[in-house]
Amino acid sequence: MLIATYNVNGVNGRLDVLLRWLSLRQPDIVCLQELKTTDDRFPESELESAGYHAIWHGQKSWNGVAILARDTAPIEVRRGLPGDESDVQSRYIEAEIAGLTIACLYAPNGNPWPGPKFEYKLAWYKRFQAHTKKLLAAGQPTILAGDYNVMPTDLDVYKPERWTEDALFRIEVREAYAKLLKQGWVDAIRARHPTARIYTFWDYFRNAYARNAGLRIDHFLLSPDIAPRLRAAGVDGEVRGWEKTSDHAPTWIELGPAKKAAKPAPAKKQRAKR
DNA sequence: ATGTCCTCTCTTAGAGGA
Repeated sequence: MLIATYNVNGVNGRLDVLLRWLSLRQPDIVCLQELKTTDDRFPESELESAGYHAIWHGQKSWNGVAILARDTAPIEVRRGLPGDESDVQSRYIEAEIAGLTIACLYAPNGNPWPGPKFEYKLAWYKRFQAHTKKLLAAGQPTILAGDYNVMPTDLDVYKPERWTEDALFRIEVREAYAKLLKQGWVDAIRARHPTARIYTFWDYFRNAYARNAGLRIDHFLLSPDIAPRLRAAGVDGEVRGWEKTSDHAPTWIELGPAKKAAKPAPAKKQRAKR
């Protein structure tokens, strides 16, 4: 099963790129961020024609998240990150698909540091941690996919020393991410590629993509029960080189089938497939 | 400071955000 996350930077402005990549890769589940559209302008019919059912949480001009699933409809279980009724930013949506809980998130950018936007980012991460703790306690196989707006370590930045005062690399935010790992979540890309320089984002400025001056800020966190199913993980970096493309590249994981019960009773007849 | 590209509006240029 191929699961992807992709910050599209405007789902309508990038629709051609998105559809081209979907038809090329045929992912089973896709988490989208930065829709930059209201709910009524989400390109539902175009995605349906491409074979994808969707749920989405839009917002005028900014933010916005969606979950797509091929040949099956995502069952929405939550929209909006809990913990602050006054927060109107569309940065979180959660669904059940094929026995998995899929959370699609778009963490705040937080720049400039210091300032209210940075404080909002830290508060958002606190709420996120509280929710992910509950998700772990629920015991369902769960994937947290999206744009975390944090480079977890020096290995995830082309030039770490230049980013120490940036909200994407401030120590407080790296610690917030580390706390998620401490809860038990597994960083899928790092699990498969412990020492490789892997980027998911290249700035539009300064010819960043051609210079490979990138950042790894789009992540998959897996609940511990799913981690053993991880077969592969990577980034479709070439998409960043396409015309009219997002500043992020699609990032993906491949999961093997769910394990059956550990010890099947030998004498018993096998049950019919569900 | 700058670079680029999205979206929206007090709209065809400039502002805000990333």
